Amino acid sequence: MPAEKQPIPSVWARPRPKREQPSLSRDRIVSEAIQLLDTEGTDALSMRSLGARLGAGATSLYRHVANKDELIELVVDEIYGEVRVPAADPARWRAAVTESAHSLRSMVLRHPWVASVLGQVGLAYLGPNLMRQSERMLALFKAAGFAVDEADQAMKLLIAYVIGMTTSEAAYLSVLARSGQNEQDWLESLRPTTEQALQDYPLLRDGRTAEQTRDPEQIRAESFVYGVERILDGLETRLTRPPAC
Amino acid sequence: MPAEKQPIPSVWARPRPKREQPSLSRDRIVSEAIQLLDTEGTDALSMRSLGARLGAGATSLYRHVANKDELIELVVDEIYGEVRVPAADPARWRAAVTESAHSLRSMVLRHPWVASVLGQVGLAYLGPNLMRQSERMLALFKAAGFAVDEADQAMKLLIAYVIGMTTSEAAYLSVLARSGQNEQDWLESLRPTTEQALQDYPLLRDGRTAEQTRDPEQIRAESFVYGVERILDGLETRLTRPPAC
DNA sequence: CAGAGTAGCGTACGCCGTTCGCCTCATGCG
DNA sequence: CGCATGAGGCGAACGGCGTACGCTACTCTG
Repeated sequence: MPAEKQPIPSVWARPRPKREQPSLSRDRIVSEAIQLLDTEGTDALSMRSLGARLGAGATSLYRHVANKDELIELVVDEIYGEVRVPAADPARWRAAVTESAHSLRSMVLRHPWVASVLGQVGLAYLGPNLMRQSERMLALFKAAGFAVDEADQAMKLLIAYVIGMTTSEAAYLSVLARSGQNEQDWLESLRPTTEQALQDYPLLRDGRTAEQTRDPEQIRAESFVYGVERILDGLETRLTRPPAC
Repeated sequence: MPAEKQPIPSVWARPRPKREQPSLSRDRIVSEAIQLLDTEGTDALSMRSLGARLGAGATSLYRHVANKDELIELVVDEIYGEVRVPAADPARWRAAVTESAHSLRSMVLRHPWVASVLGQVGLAYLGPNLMRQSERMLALFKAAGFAVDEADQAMKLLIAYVIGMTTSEAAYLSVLARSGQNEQDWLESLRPTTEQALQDYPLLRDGRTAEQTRDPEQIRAESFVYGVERILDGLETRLTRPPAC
């Protein structure tokens, strides 16, 4: 609760009810930013609103963070730390990679605003969490039997897929959320538009109508695992056949 | 050349040197926006600057476009039209898919700002170009022998990978471009920072130092095709083995 | 030639990120 | 014990943003 503005109210009343909170710090700023993004979405994150939430002025944040872009970089790296990558184990590398993929996916879906924020900073290239997770994931592929170079390419493949798939999912869910409606109702209300748009594209249309009766979230989850499986299959051929060429 | 502002200069001078350009239109707006983005980057696109380029006021644009988000949707769909997807041909589906993937990649690299803009609109879900290309790509997978549902999943897999990989590439290149330096020099100037960041991560470090002497663009291209190949391999196992399960 | 409709524009509003100079206060040193 | 120092915090202000609104001026219809 920041002091309400009154025109000089009894000047002698102790002028320092500060330190209610542990004051500002980079960590507090970053985690409050994440909470703000989670609850109110991308547009709601402004230096002013964030400052207000912390019981501080907007400009105070600049003592701990160079600018908004840097703040976002920190935020991205922070949530990247939520991903769980299992320890390397040659016997079950497929399971371990699958687990990582799912963990990354649910992280993105937990924080759907990353989709809109990732383009501004790329991945936070040198953030400690990102590096730690990359190292662990690289270890997974090395344990599976890939040489360093190829393990690196395999990891890039997997991450690109998961990020590509889930950010698109997250963007879709963000639009849905902004509509304020149930997914079922929302799709229903768009039905005429989509049907008209689809009418010249029989293949697309068939695909949609086939899906029509099923739970959309389940379809998304299945599509996701389908992709992961195919990638793992594709990688596996490189391990079983001798990796020449 | 919009008329310069002078305080009432001979009011009788013909007050309508308009129509130098074919006036405003949605198409002209969209294509000028793309050109602006290509030459000056994401931040340079404002309704005012775009209007100025078209010899018009900022608010005039709103006669043709509901708001900036809609403009961006149109822009994204427009550049999506640049992608080339070959006609379906069962005999060479791998080649056709590979071609599409490369075409999509070079489109993104030609317009690196899509990375920062995609998060705001998702993919322009119902844009005509996006639908047309999706239909064509779906046909590719159907021709390869996939059922509609699976063809849809296969397409999502490929697109998610290509988009994920190339937008990250594009974001990297944007940062590089903003630095104003040669890639070689830029990396060199960041060397101390990256080396310190990498020191606790031996696997990552080994990967980087191995790459150090090679042309970065070539590495990126190779990583990209590696991923495409693995995805195609993974998909192929579903065609050769009977697609049970 | 009257009327209606539309493209274009100037102004203004509220919000944004960020800079600057000031104030306050805890700290360490003589 | 007293004081200088430096850092954290803040209010005001700047320039720029997207966009709502109401006016003008043109073109086209009947």
